[in-house]
Amino acid sequence: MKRDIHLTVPGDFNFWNTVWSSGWCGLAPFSFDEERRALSRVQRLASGKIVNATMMERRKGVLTIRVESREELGEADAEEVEEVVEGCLRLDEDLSSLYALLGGYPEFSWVEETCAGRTIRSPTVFEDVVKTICSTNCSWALTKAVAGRLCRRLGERLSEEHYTFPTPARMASKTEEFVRAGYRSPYLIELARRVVGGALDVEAWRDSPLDSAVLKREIMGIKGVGDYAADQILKLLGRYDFLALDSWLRRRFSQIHGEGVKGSDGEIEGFYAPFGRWRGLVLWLDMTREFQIPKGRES
DNA sequence: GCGTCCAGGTCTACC
DNA sequence: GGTAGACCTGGACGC
Repeated sequence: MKRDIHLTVPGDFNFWNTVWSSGWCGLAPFSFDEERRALSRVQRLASGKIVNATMMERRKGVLTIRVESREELGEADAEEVEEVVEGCLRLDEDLSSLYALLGGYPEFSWVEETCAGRTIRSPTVFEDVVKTICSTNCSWALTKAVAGRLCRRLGERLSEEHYTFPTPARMASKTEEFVRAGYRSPYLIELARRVVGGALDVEAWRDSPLDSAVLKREIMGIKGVGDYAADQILKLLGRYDFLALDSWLRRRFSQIHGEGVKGSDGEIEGFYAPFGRWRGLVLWLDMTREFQIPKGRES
């Protein structure tokens, strides 16, 4: 069964920039088609139906979501797909104060011109935390492999190629050998069991009233989440107070601003300090600038 | 084909 | 509080 949903998007939303702005688009159950400029995601709906939603911007301002399922989709299913897409693409995120701040920096004028700044996230904080843990101390290729394996082994099947992301309950019920995420396996299972048991409510973090530094300490209470991973999770929650410096960003910063000479974390912190609560996002935009799509090239 | 290194870090024991 | 060493995995690289 196929159904097309048409979703109106904000004027400052650049679909492919958002998809392409980080590696999250390549972690299962997300997948992308660069040639068609399409982003897909396999998702289990509240009704129990499993769908594959493929997003494309065929005309400016309107996102077409092609939803495929083995079953007939009702209005409630369609509305849920819309909500999932809006959440993943952060359509409700207000970047006006970032654009206003960067107005004082000509070298960043391209950010507003290209409607950059949004990055993909998962429908649940649980999924984002699991993927962040899987991204530590390994190559990106391995992160993709582990995410794909988690879906195939623990997720629900739509087709041979399409599986959902595992629920906390599914992950909590498995052994370390089954999860197969290396030394991270016990961390993932412990996280899932705490979530299932109600000891940890990671979904509440998106609306947490806590100060970012306080929330960061709470996030670091998860085993396998250290300084870098906590910063990265905060970014996925829409908080950019911290830089989430990893080896790739440090190397990249030295190439762009240090003429290849490695700078200290303190120097990098100082460089982006003027951008206040947006500094983590400004760092990311600065380091990924060449990957951003110039306005006018979007389809 | 095999061994080694290392990659988008974190934990723990020890000082 | 600071630091060294161990840790899964798999691709890249040298031999």
